[in-house]
Amino acid sequence: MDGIRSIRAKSGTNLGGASAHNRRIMIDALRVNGALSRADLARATGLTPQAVSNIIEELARDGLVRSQASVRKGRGQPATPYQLVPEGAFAIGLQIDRHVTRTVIVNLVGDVLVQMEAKLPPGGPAQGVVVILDLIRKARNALAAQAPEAEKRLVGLGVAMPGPFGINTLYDDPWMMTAWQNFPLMDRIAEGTGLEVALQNDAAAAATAERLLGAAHGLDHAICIYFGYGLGAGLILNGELYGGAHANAGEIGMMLALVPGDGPDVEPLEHYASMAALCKLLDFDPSEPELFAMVTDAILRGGPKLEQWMDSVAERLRRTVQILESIFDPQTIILCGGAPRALIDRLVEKIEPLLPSIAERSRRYPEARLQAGLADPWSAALGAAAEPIARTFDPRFSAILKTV
Amino acid sequence: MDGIRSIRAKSGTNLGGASAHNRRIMIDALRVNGALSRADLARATGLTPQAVSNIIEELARDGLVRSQASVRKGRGQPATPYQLVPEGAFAIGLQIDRHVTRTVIVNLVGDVLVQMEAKLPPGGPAQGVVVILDLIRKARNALAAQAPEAEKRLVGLGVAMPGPFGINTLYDDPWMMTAWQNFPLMDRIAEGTGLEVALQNDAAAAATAERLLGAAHGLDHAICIYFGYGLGAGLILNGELYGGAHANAGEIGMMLALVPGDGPDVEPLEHYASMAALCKLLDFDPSEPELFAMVTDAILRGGPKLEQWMDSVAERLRRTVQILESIFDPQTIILCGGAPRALIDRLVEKIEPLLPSIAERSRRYPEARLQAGLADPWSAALGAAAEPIARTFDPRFSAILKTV
DNA sequence: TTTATTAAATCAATTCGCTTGACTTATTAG
DNA sequence: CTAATAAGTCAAGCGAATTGATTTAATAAA
Repeated sequence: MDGIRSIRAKSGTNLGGASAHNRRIMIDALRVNGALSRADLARATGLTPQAVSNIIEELARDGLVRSQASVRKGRGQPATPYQLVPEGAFAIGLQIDRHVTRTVIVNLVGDVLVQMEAKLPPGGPAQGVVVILDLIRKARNALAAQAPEAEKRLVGLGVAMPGPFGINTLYDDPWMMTAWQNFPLMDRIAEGTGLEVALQNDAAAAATAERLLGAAHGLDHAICIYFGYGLGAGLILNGELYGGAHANAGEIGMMLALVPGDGPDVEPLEHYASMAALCKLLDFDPSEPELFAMVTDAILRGGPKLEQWMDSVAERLRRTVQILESIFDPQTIILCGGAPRALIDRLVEKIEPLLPSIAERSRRYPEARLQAGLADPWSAALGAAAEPIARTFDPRFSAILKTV
Repeated sequence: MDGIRSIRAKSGTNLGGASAHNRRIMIDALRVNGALSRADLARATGLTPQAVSNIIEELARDGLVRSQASVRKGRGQPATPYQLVPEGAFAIGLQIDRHVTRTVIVNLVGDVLVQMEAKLPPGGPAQGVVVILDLIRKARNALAAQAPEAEKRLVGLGVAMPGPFGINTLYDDPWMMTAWQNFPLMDRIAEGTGLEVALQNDAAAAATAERLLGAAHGLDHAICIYFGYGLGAGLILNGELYGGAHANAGEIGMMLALVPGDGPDVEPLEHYASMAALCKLLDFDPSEPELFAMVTDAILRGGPKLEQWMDSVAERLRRTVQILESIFDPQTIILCGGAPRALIDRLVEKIEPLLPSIAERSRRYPEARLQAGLADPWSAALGAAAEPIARTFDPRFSAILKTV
């Protein structure tokens, strides 16, 4: 009695897979480089001009690319550049945070068309999902008013939520949104919207946003530290977001990493370095709608308590950066956040000078070792919206393979 | 004056790329699952039985797979299982360490056929390369004596060396092999052997070995901590070795990670946790041929000095494991090494119990959070030999794409 | 002005590995 | 002995990229 011996194997592929990949790299090339002619695309991708011609024609038929006026550049027939059509696709992003939910709708090139938020009722997910579905409905109506054709071109809905997912609780609420994680939220949203739904933690979503239209645009190896209510990192490795074995990779907020002076009872990193920690310090209510303005204000005012906190956070992040550089050898590290611009910028300033690491090379990229990224309350929602776009149009190994 | 604007794009693919991928997944499936019938392979890979049949036939013609006796398993025509042919391919591995160079030759399934070492002269790479080429020549002769056909089936030569590569020196020799890294070693070896040569750091090589035939066999997400003369990690992410932007990913020995009691002047991790550190402690000469036996002996004898060192190393590694788990969310972490078995096993024992992390989940894999891997002086050389095999036969994204 | 050169882009035929659907073979259950 | 089930093959078809020749449109050189 052998039982069902499950065979582990990777998936095969065929002409269809190859073709799908080639469509994706065209779109990717146009996104990264701006408008390109068919000849440019052929040279850059290694495909024949004829193959590129066919693919571009098909993409144009599908309304994803369009030609610009032809340009003369020396001898030879002038080239006709093609660009992405912003209205070629749309996606909805949804951020679910502890006290608030936000939704944005973006188009293929990442322009934000709709942006709405709602307070989450304290009753937990059962009541929360009603608010969420209502918010999405309103956002879709607003989209329809701007672009009647857009509804047909919605490629999906991305959800960003604080992680980690599906693990034993390490410590208690309000740090973890345990009740939300045990609720069949994705099913309910998929059912309520009729869209394909995918879940990410908010750091991963922010990294997706940085890659689509931020500081990581066109980079293949970047680490995005997301400083929000909690602390996480989005890992862009080989041009793709890395999720780990259970989609919890990048949970650096859970690291028990020390700075000089810490004892064995050190708490997880995000207990020191996060908006939650700052709110506790300043005695601000995290659900306060004007929180960002209040924090910005406090930073501009300064004061020893805040400066001291920022110094200590900078010290922790400086060591975190050194650890991440040693482990990943990335092109750059980006500090972004669901946090006020002023805070992120001050922290980047204070983290410098960085500790010595393998990132210290004589011929560095144009990219600095550490830079500031997107920083506003909407960045996780924006990243959530970027996810369906990336999933549908970005070149990925898994997109080539057959679905077994 | 536009100059040469370089266009960044991913590479396209075609039928040939798809076909190459399908060959690779067949080999991978046979390696991971043992012998499989064509029907099994078709189900597991999602390809049609006819496609599998054609591919298997071709692989058999190439001498990479062979059929076994058919087996009856219930109703229906009995299945004919296919297995990898060990003599289908061979590869050479070369480890260059501070005081010694080692070479091994393995076959397609990782059996070690030849194993030789030589002392490196103190004069540096110019003299070293002569010794190295001589050693490789002897090894190939030994291989020819065992298997006359093998020479034709050599797929490449992998080199493992302590990293990091091509960065500003953080601290001085003998930790870094600066002189070696500035020498055109790969070119000289390629020229001297007529083989394709690839370079990895020794931690990456060890991880390749663990994946091919060790504790990471068949796993897609594993971190191998390599405890050798230095300290590094090999990162297996999505079933592939991750190298980072400049092939220096995994240099955890460079981490400035603290344990309770450390001050701001903490040294890189490998100054505490490495064979080099142990040799310093015990006043052993690292170039001593009997080093492993001496260390094993010392461990069996015990003594407060050694126990204290092991405790402190275990404490550092315990925290490193927690950091790696938080960052990667892997299936398992493997402690392996160019170090005596006894040392690795004692360290794994002493590292337990692990610190709380996101790896603490109720339904864990069969795999433990931390386990011991290969541990002998040959593991880096073995991994170096596994690299050409993996590069030639493992499914990888880049293997599908055209070379631009 | 004319002609040669260069480059973009297309046309038409070909290629090649996977798919499709019908068929053969070998075994067990009833 | 027959029906059911599964492995595996045969032969034709398909589809996206390739190949090689051709067209178009510009500049450089004569």
